[in-house]
Amino acid sequence: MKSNVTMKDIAKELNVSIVTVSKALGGKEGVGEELKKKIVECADKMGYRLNSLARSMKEGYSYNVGVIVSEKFVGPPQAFYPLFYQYISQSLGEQGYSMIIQVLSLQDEENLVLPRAYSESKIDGLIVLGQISLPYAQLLQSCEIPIVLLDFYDERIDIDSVVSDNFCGSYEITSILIKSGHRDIAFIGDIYATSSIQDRFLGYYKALLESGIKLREEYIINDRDKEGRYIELAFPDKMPTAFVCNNDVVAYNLILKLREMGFNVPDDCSVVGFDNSVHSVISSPQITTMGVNLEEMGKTAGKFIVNKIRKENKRYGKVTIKENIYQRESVKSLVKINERLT
Amino acid sequence: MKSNVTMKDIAKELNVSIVTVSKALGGKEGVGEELKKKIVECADKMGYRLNSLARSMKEGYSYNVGVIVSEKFVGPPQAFYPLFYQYISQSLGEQGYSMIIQVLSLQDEENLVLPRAYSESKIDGLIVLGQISLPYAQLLQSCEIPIVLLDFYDERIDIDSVVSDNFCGSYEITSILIKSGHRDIAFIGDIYATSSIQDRFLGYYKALLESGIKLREEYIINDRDKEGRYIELAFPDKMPTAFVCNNDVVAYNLILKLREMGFNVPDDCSVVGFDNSVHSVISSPQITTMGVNLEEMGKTAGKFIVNKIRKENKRYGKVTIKENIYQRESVKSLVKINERLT
DNA sequence: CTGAAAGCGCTTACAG
DNA sequence: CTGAAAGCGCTTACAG
Repeated sequence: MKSNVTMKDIAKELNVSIVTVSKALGGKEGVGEELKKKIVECADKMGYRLNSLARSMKEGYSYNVGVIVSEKFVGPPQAFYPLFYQYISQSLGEQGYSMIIQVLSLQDEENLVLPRAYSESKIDGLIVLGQISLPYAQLLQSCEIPIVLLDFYDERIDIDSVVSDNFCGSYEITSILIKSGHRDIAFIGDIYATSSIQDRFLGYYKALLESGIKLREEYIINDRDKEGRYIELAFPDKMPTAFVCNNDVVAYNLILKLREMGFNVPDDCSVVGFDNSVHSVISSPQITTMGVNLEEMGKTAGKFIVNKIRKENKRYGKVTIKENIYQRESVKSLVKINERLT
Repeated sequence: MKSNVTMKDIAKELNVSIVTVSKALGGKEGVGEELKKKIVECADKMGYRLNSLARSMKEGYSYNVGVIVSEKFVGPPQAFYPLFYQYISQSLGEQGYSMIIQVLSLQDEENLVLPRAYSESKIDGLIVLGQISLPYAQLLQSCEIPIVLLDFYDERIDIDSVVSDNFCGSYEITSILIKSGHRDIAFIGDIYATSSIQDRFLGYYKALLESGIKLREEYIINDRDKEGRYIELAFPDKMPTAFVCNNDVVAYNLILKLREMGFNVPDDCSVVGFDNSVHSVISSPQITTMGVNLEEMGKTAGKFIVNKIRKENKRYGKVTIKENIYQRESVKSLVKINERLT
């Protein structure tokens, strides 16, 4: 048992009723200014802390939001999911909510055991971070609790989700190359491999189209075999002046390869990547890249879930968040300064 | 208002008292086996969820632990702090606790504003992840709530803490080199720079001492100037066969440098690092390194805080956790296989 | 084994 | 403006 100061203690101290204390501390109508001030001061002096549990009992809301992440994402230090937590937390905090994080064990996911925070009614809403098995997602959906999926989406379930926009991001970074005067731009990646690589390819294509640059087949350079292993790149006869790589690892290796071949980056060729992973920072030169906008995504998910809690029928659907550009050193502008001015 | 199933509903359904339902569901003494089973089944069927808030009200415990981290650690993708969360969460989960994470804003840290989770009585204990300003730590200490510091320690305050053991880790990895037959082992790092580098140097020294290897001054190679910028390494005339680097970045660059100089790693020289950072993985060859044992540290902090909540006077002091070795490819054994057998 | 009563700390109508 | 009463959902003694 904690020996905490309660409203009762303050009421006794000041010879007023508990109701009045509650109103004063809660900023509600119906207390004289002077008395209110006295109560607030007294509470402060006595080290009073609100017992939000008691309030929650009355209201039926815990003012907590749960974030669950599958155990399969726990571990590898390259993982970026944990970076979301802090942004979600900040967003929730601003809205008066706290964040409860729970790792969903592989067994619980498999056996469809609901997260404890939920079964103990500790949370008013749930953010699911990253992919989760379809049956589990369906289980969650059947619970009468607002849910937002973060960085994950499945057509077979109809839950609001916040995802990154690969297509847009690729379009943007390719456009930057074009604006920098590049017209011979290759795309490196297996455009049949995953839907996100496909989207990145299509964003690249859109940027070309928009600038009237023809898509050349030999400028679509495959980087992996059917098993997903990276392969030697087959460069076209006429070297492009810029490469859009489907991720930073590929960009990193490309830069090494180009150097071997006698091409310097960015002086001879420009290179851009995706993901803003450590490879982009560790590379020399550092790689200009598009990366998931963690902050924007986390804060959006935080806002959505709180809004959903407040208005139970609120729907958002699948919301895409633009990626962030990280301008570094691997792109050279072919446009002369005086040309730019004209 | 949620329209949740409560014990009252179950009681009505089964024509028993709420007390009996509470006992049955709580696994307490004093209910007939048969009735108990019936109640549990009924609760299941009706989709009953415990309202832990109500329980907490009675008991005075929230069964939540807060984790706060200063905003100054939020952002850089190299940060490893977020990786702690999942381990802490797992540890707390096993003990029946949930984890509430809160980022402490720079303003709140500066203005000594207590974390909301605390001032709203949402948590029974607090884990502080990473360094926090001394005044703030003192403020927290003055609160009547159990606290554990994680990866941070300050002599001026007397709060239980869980930190990584640089000294031991360095001793261990150096010993491994020695066991592999190396005797000419250099240490690379500015031994006056930080206390953790100092500890790593001393661990290295201890391993030498233990094996009767003399510490040679020219084998302590400084790697940075007074402003902390990395400098050219001054290699000794007689090249060592192994290098203990004070971190992975240094090890990474050393390997490149050695290659330039015509030394191959690990065939001509072995190299080990510290931190298990991405540099150790990205390097070619990958670097054998000692790294913070995130899992062990997180779980230890989780256990400590719960124990402290349960027994209010429990003290641990400063607890060091051994680092983990990550054996990779940058060490060559000089011991022949048949020698090993003898 | 079963259950009526009291209480955890607060808030929300509703009276005065 | 001030406050007595009821209630949020549960648990803990204590009777029967």
